[in-house]
Amino acid sequence: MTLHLNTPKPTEAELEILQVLWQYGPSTVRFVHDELTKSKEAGYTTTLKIMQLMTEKGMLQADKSSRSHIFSPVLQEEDTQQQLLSRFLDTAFRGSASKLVMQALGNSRTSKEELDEIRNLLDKLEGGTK
Amino acid sequence: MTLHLNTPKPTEAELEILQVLWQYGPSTVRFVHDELTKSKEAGYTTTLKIMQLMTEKGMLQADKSSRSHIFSPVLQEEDTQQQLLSRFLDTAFRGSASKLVMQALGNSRTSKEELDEIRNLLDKLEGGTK
DNA sequence: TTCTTTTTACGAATTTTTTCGTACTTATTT
DNA sequence: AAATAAGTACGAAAAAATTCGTAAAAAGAA
Repeated sequence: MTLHLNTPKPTEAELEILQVLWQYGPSTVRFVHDELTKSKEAGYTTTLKIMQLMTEKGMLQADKSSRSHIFSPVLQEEDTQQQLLSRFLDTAFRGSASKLVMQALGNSRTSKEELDEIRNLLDKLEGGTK
Repeated sequence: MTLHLNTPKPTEAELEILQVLWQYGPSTVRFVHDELTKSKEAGYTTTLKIMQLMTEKGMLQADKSSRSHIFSPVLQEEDTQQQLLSRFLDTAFRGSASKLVMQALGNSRTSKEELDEIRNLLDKLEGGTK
């Protein structure tokens, strides 16, 4: 059972930061910033500021024991993805999960292994008609 | 083949309006606004303004021949969804379509018919290994 | 120690998105 | 026709999100 008191609505910039943290684990501003600037321009203090705001909002947790603070996400990637997905499903696909799935599969080259994994899930879902 | 000169990045508010237009077809501001206010507060001129801005941006087309202008989306729902989806896939699921699909299916009750439809698509995808 | 680099703190400017008041125009009702 | 209602145009305020300059503190190098 997960807590739901606050609906975490990370902004675009916040999400980019979360991605780095989820992918590489707890990191300093420096590390996150260097990752981000591999794909886009950004000032160091901009990244810093956003991460500080995220901490205020409770999205990140900061370990300030050493000089370079180390930030980690408070929520797991999957939890946040679930939130985002459910919102996205409503706003972009008017709630139709199957439409979303069809489009996602149709327009992205997914490996045979992944397709099989999905097929397994389908089996499980249809099996337990509940 | 679709045009890609402009990446249409509808905002939250714009998307809500597009949803109404896609669902009900070309409509007046009044109609759209009444639809929107079924689920949330909003001033009439707010809706009007946003639809006018959308028209300026080229997202909507306005038929001004009668007094109450009639607005229609320039892009089809599917095209915009594709855009949004591909962006969402990257920012929220770091590009992993299968993860997104699994989460979408796992957490939304999808009907047997829809699941079968998806299964068909899987067959087609794995069939033509291309 | 002194100089340089790295980092956080703070505040403000900028940009983007959303909201809405007011004036004007056109239609409808009385 | 006069009054009322329903619509658009316009401009600006408010809110949200992003960016960044500058100062101060801490660490490291010379």
